[in-house]
Amino acid sequence: MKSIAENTINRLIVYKKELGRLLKDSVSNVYSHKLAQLSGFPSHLVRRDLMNVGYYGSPAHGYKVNELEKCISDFLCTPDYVRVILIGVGNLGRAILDYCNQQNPKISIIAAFDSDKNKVNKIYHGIYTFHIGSVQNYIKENDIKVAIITVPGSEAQKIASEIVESGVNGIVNFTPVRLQLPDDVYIENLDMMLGLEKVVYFVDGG
Amino acid sequence: MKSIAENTINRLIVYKKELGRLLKDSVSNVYSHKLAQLSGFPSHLVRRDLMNVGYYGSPAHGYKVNELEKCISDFLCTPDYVRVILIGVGNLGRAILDYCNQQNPKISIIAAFDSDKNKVNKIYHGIYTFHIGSVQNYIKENDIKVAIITVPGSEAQKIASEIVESGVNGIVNFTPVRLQLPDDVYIENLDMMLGLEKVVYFVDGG
DNA sequence: TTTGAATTGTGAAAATAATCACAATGTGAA
DNA sequence: TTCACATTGTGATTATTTTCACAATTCAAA
Repeated sequence: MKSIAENTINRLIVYKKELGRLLKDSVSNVYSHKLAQLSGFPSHLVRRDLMNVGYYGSPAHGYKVNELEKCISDFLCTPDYVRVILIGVGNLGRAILDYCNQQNPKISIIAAFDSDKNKVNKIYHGIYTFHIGSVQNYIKENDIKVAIITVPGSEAQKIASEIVESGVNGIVNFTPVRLQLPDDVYIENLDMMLGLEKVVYFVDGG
Repeated sequence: MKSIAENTINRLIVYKKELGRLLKDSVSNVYSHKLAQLSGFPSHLVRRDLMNVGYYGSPAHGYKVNELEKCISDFLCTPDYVRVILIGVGNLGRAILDYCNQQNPKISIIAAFDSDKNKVNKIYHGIYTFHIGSVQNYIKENDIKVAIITVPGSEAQKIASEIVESGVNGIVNFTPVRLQLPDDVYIENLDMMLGLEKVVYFVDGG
């Protein structure tokens, strides 16, 4: 498998989403310039990226929206169906439950976990909440590979270590803690404060 | 102002946070290797980054935690106090209100806005919620430059255009919509689904 | 059929970022 | 004082990413 830059992956995911939207609007063809405008990246970068995934358009009609969408999806090898769990059903966790399952039919949050007894056995946005104590068994029995962590920072490292031990090797980490985990675990840190600080930097400083 | 790569800024923000934590633990000195381990970046990159901000440690004692923290803060020129508003008081908006104001004393969310009359005039996590109709005036009167958008995707573009027109030039966009705005507006897109898709890619695809 | 306009695909160049390797520095022990 | 050690700071190198520039392609219209 040829190695593709992380930035390229980011952009492909954005293209894919925009293509999905075009598809919904029954747009059948799109030019690199249009895709560039929609995604916010320059058009030559769009073309370069599409080269990487191996899709070829035509100079006359640009790219076929449905084919390209399919092609990027295949490339990202979003498999038929990925099952994900969410740990920590606070405000943020519930927001994610609400949001995620309406966005991508191929990636589903299939269970939630929390330590609060008032939340356990409840259903939030269609997802059943189990007690955190059962998470390791759940991961093993259902062969879960990806988890979203939205617990308080103080608990993040402990839980992360446990789920990795049980077989998880991809984590979306919404806590402000930098998790210390084996190198083969892919961690995507989505600390919201970081995004805000960056904006403040580029607005005031730069 | 010399131009610093966005990636460097990202890392600096992470260092700053880890330094803050060390400071709390009364650690007075830190070596690049330690900072590397905490932040997850290689140590030579840490040293290179610190070169960029112009802080110099000593081979014997590494870096002084308090000085370095101060130096990075100054470099990021997080000014004395930045006032930010949040638009859209749903699950996600409330989670952010809860989370942000306890993280960085120099950046505060000072007001929230929503169109739902049941939320207007309420206080969530200490922040007063105004009706969305008043947001343009509020921005002008209080000279707001940065906003967090957590409204439904369908409303995002309209609101973004309005607030930019009123003077905002930095946006943290939590909606899945790619906002079309003038080039001088800095936009940080934090689409949560994107993070999840990325993890799925790197876990399953390789 | 030929021309013209728009767009793609891509080699090559430029710009940017990350890594390496090591001299310089300071410290503590002998 | 001298030596050994660990660490910093940085020039040089390597690798990666982005941009440029233009030939090749396709179609519609004359």
